[in-house]
This record gives sequence, C-alpha cells and structure tokens, in this order.
Amino acid sequence: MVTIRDIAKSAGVSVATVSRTLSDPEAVRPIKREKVLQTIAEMNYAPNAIARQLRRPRNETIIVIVPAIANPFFSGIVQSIENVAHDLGYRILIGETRGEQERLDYYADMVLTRMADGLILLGSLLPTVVRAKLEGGRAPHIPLVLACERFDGLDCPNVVIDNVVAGALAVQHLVARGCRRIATISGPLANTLSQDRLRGYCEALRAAGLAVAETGIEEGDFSIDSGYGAMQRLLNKAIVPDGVFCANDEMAIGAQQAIRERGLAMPADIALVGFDDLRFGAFAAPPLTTIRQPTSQIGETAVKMMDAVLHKRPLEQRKVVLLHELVERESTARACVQI
Amino acid sequence: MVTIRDIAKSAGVSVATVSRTLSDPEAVRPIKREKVLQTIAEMNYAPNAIARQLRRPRNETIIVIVPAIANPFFSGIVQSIENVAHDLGYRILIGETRGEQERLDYYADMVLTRMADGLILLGSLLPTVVRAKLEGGRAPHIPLVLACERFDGLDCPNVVIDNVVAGALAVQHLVARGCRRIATISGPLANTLSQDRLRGYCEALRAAGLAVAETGIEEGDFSIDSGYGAMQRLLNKAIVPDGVFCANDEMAIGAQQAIRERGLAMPADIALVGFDDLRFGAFAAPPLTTIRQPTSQIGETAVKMMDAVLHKRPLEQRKVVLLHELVERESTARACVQI
DNA sequence: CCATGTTTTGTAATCGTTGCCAGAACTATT
DNA sequence: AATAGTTCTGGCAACGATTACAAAACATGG
Repeated sequence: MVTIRDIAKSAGVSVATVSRTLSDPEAVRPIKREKVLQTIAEMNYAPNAIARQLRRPRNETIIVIVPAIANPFFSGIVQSIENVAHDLGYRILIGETRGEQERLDYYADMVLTRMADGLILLGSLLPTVVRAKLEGGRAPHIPLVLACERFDGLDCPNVVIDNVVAGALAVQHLVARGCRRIATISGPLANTLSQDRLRGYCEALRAAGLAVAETGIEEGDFSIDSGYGAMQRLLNKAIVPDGVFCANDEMAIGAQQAIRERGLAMPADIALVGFDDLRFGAFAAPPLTTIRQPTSQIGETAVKMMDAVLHKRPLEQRKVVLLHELVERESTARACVQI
Repeated sequence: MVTIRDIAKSAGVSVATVSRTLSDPEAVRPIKREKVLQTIAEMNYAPNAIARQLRRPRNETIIVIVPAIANPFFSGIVQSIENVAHDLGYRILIGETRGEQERLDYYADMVLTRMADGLILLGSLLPTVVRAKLEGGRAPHIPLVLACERFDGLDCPNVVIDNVVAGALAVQHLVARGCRRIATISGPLANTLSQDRLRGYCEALRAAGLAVAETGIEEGDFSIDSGYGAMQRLLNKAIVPDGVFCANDEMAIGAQQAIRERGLAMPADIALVGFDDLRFGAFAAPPLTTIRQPTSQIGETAVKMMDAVLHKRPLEQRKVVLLHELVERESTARACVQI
C-alpha cells in the first residue's frame, strides 16, 4: 500500500507538498507540482479516504432506509435521491429494513459511529434511539429526514404529500365516474400513510353521501399478492363493489388479476384507482388510473433538507407538503351507469 | 463529540482499558469493566468507526453497481446481496450507473481510496481502470466480482446463467407450442447477455428448421417502453409473428400492451415468453411465461465470491454457472395451430 | 547588496482508535 | 514473607492523511 509518505520520499518533497498538490494545486510551484503528479501516476497512489475522513467533521455519506428495495416506488425515490445527492457531493448508502427493527438499528448505528452523516427514512419504522427520545429518554442525536411518512410528535424535517386529500381525490374520481359501491384496499394500518389514505377514502364517501361500509375495507400490505387476496375477499361479499381504491399500484395490479379471473370487466363492472403511478401500472390491463406522487421532488427535497441539517443551515420549512396529481387511464375510463 | 479519551478520564482508567472493554471485555476486570460501561452509557459514547477503520486493512463495505435501481430484476438481486452480505458482516453500498462511465468510475474510485473493499458489478460496464488493464496497461487493482454479465478476456470471479441455453429454451418452448413465425425483442446488443440470448434464439430456430429472419429481430433496451415500441414495429411488418421471445419481462409487458392495442389475442394469435420472472409478469394479462433466474443464488454466490477474494481465499470456481428454469404461464398456454 | 515582503516549503501536531510491551497488581506456592 | 507465575493495566507508537506554524526561498525596491 503506497502512502503519501512514499510519494513524498520518491518525489523528493515533503508530505505537505504532496497533500497540497492534491487539494490546492495552485499553492505549489509548477516544477514540483509536476514532479509530484508524475510520481503519483507512476506509483498508482490514491489517497486513503478513511485517513482523510478522520480529520473531517463529516463524511458526505447519507443512508437511505427503505422497507423494500424491490418495491418500484421506493427504488424510484432512491434513484432520485441518488441523483441529487451525487450532485451535492454525497454518497448514498441504501439500507433495507424489511420491517425489521434490528436492521434499521444497525444502520442507525452507522450514523452514531460516524460512518455516515445522516438517515433518510422512507418507511414507517423509527430507530430505537429516536423512539427512546420521543418517549422522553435522553438519547444520542441522529440527523434524520422523514420522507413519505409522517410521525406525530416527532419534530424532524419531513417531506410528504397530503395522503388524506390524495385518497379523497381518488374516491371523488370514482364517484364522478358514477361508482356507488366503492371499496378500498388499504395499506398496513400501522403506517400513518395508510391511515391517511383510508381517512381520505372515508371522508370523500361521506361527502358524496355514500355509505362507508365496514365490509368495503380490506387491509393489504402493499404487495401484489395481498392486493390479489384482498380483491378476492371483496368479490366474495354480498355486495360486490363497482369501484375500488387501492392504496398502491402493486395491490391494484393484484386486484386486476382477481377481477379478470372472475370474468368481470374493467372499468365496466369495476373501476379501479391505484396510487404511486408505477410504470407497470401504465401498462397493466387495463392501464391504471392512479395518483402520481412527485417522486423526484420528494427525493430532491429530502436530500436538500438533509444537506441543510448537516450544515446546520435553517430550513425554510421543516415540513414540506408536495402536490400529488390524478393520472387518468382506462381503468376508470368509462363511466359506470349513472343513477 | 465524546471520544475514548473522555471516557477514560471520566472513568478513571486508561484509553486502552476502554478500548479493551469494548473489543475484548473478558480481558478487563469486572469492576473496571462495569465502571467503563456505565460511563459509556452515561456519556452516550459511540466509538468512531472511521478512526477504527484506519487501523484495519479492510472496511467491510462492498459496493454493488447497478445499471438502474428501479429495475425490479436488479433490485431483486440487490436484495439478496444485501441479505447475505449482512450475515457475513458486510455493509452494502449501492451505486447506480445509468450507463454512465463517469458514475461507475466514481464508485470504483471509492475502492481505490479504500472507502470500500470491492465492487460487485451487475451491469455491462467496466470501470476505466479495469478496462485499462484489459488492454494491457498497468493499473491499480480492484477486487471485482461480475454477476449477470460475462466479459471475454477478463479473468475475474463471475456468476452467470447460461443465457445461450436459456434463450434457446424459451424459443424451444414456443416451437413446442406450435409457433412457426417466432420473433424476438432483444436487449441492447452491446451487452454480452443480450448477445447470448439472441444467439440462443437463433440456434434454437435453426435446430427446429425454422427460418431466422432479419425482420424478426428487434432491439430494445430492457425498458417497458422499448418493448412496446419494438412490438409495434414487429406488428407493422409483412409477416406478423405468432410467437415472440422477449429478452426480459419488462419488455414483454410492453409488448403485451402493443398486442392488446391491435386487438390480437394472447396466446391464441401471439404467444409470448419473457425473461427474469418478475412478480409483475405473473400478474400481467395474460400471466407471462418466462425464464426464471435464480436471483437469490446469484446474489449469494456473488457475495461469497467477494468475501473469498477479499480474504484471498482460493475460489473453488472462478466462474459459476447457475441453472435457469422455464416458468410456464398463460401467455403460452394454448398451443398455436399445429402444421 | 541589504532590507523587506511575499511565496513556497517542511516540520510536527492532530484526528480517535488499536495493540504492543513493559510494568503493576494480584494469586498461589513454598 | 518471599518468590514465581498470572492476570490486568497504562503509556505510547502506529494508522495515513491534513494543516498551523515557522523557516526557507525567492522577488522587489531602494
């Protein structure tokens, strides 16, 4: 392993000169600079970033915590985070929790041990140390930004969309299309996000003067399979819905399969609205009407917030609410029979 | 920032004792050990991993390079890599190249500067320094494992499936179903992987005594959209295929859309085979027959190879070829008309 | 050619740990 | 109580860079 000292000796200069050649070339005379650069090239020297880091307060590394990497919605956000982070000079480390607290804590620990500067959380889990603080305990501080989910009582930079309004928008759209028996396949109700979308669903139904039937609500877990199962349960009930709001596109795609298997037509028999606007939804049969979240804006905002937190710059807003958008496609194209 | 020295002073012991309490508790007497642990808890001390790393030859960090995180096939492999790596005590850093050499080199640089120990490449791009070495140049060494793609002339641990045989298998299946005008939507032909699948396609056609028509080959880029476009081009030709082998499921899903839009039935008019066995393929309309790659085995093997490389343990095999598998679903369910 | 001011350069301290080594503190044995 | 043999502990030198500070080299003007 060739070190800065080897270069210095070989080039006949001091280590300081080598260091300067690399970090502030203008400060060293051209003759020596050339000599040093040449030696560096000859000896294949690359400065040890670990050693360099030791003197710096920061690391330029941000960990992004995702419940599941394979979920295209999350990987989409990760992609945009990676993008912006790269431009701001940050490295991104991705951690997958799969709902396990232990894994999350492992990554949180990397911040405590200064392997990374901060945590961007996309999921609904909080590190144990953060939760301890929520409950009034004294605990070490972790720079944190929450994207996607909100946590009541936790004062920490947060970028979200208004899931209540978005859920309501989806249902209003179904109502406007003439649906009268509107069911929903919700996400796991442990997530605030799922709760919010469900609340939007309920509020919109009530506002439209439609009944909110207990039997019209099925809980899924955001996976295709759970959407498939939930839809089957809905189809087995006495009252079959003519419209379903799915809390994400994956579950909607699963639901579509169940509907097709029953020989029902979409949207003629059942209209569907999803959430997230996955690429796969646009190519489903029929293409899925959905609520689009501003994925890249979410990622961008989250990184910029983290950047501000790490530099102790004040944030204009601690909580940013971005705008969602209804994307109309064929799964709700034809109006149902108007009463 | 509280350091080991602060703890030592506060607990009335030497830094060495604190260090030992953490790394080899047995070696310090219970009375002092307790005192130290208590002080650590009181002062919220977490050892600085950067400083610790400085003394170690390795970092326990592996970078996984992916062309696109949002591609579910890659994120599936990343997931399995993350899994196994975690168990072996490695951290995983994910880098996305989006086909840009500059981004890949940025991550390769992290290995040279010892921020990470090695690189697992899932894509078809090689770091500049590695390519330089391929061309006979003298260049620094980077621990490398190639997953998914092979590179001729590069002697480096490699885990793949036999894409030629797999491509042929897909086509044989179409032939067995009675298809006679079999087209293919290939991946980018710059990738060895795409070349191999295409070669399998050609060989299987020839073996079946069917013509390999230039016009039956369309190049895509593995995206849904490109599959959609490629299928449209195929449908506009004089001879419309009765079977299509798509080099991945995403393109197959795009192709399905194009076929539906023409009002053609699957598999009655056109049978389809995809590749990768994405969850979304199983829920497509109709569910997609596909070639399943052993995703988790690929990930597991890649990490274990990297582990061996980093510990300079000899590998049983430098090149591991894993087995693929045909998954039959409805997109090829009914035989076409037999001649 | 000297005094002075401005670049450049080198020396050495520093970052927070680990781990070697020598010495201190125990325990056991006579 | 003295000795030998163990276990524990503390001091200090690494690890490989950066950087403050001082010294050296150079430039400028009189």
